[in-house]
Amino acid sequence: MTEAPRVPRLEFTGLEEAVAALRERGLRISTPRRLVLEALFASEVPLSAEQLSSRLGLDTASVYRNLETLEAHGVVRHVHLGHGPGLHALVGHGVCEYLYCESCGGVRALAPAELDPVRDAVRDLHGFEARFTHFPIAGLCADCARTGRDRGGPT
Amino acid sequence: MTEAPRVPRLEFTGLEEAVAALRERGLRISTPRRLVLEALFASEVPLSAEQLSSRLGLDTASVYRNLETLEAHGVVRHVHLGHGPGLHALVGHGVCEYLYCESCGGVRALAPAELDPVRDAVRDLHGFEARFTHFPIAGLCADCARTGRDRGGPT
DNA sequence: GCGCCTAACGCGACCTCGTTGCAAGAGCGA
DNA sequence: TCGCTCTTGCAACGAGGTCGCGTTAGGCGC
Repeated sequence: MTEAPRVPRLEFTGLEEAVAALRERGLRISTPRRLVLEALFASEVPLSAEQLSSRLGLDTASVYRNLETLEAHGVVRHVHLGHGPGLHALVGHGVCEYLYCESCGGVRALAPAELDPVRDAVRDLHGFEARFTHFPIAGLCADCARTGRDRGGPT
Repeated sequence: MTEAPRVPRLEFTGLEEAVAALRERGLRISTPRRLVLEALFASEVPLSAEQLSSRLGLDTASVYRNLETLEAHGVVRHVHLGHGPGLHALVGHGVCEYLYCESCGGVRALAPAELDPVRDAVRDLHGFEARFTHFPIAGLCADCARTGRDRGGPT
């Protein structure tokens, strides 16, 4: 892809505010773009591009391009959990870091502050600024660790 | 893939010990298999399947199947750094966890004990057993964090 | 040393996830 | 309403990895 615009992230709380703010940035609010936004606003969990395109009856390329554009404007973010497709969600509202169980595939969503001590430990030990928003912390959830279960999962 | 054999990991220190131990497990030491092992023993850094197949003149499917077999027997492990291909290395000798810089793509290899306090923090806070052997800790290395540089990298 | 059994190989097709080129279509400011 | 141009849908492509299948070659028993 060509250089994506790196612009300040939009302020928005609801669909119409987001739409208005995007319009002010010069983006056209096409039907596919609005549908993608509506689906993300309506979903409790992050969605894959394939889920969006099949549910909304849109071309996958359009969905990918819209997600890229919306992410460049700070409206959307995405995370890679294990080996599956990238998952996309609206920015904001606290929950944006994840613990990913490599055994059962389960995901635990956390507010950033809940991992601050972990970030601090990595910084203090190694001078590294850890971010768990884009790639999560992988390992074994409490259940799988307790039962000694490790299905291996996708490697 | 079908269920991979989950067997105790082999003890070995050199190529010939590894070969002998694999033979005792009933594995045949074909020329491609030996070449893959030799290349991994000779390399300071983890290698991709594509690097192995092109350097050794082997079919990629054979390389993947050998890596899978060797990993099932505890001789090889692999790690996913960012969005690139999986990278494969011999098991052992301490270095097996990674910090991956999302900005410059740099990788810092660590002995497991160097991340024990981080693992402890995650366990204490969330009852989760973090493992950074297969998926690393992502974020910004000291250089990129200090200079405020964040190229974004592959997302 | 020779044969045989079968693990392992190479090849080609296929799969998933995602990107790119391009002509046609649709926002939206004038 | 016009028309500029952003966006769309389609189709082809690309990386990374897997699978089916007929052939080759380890290595044990003799």
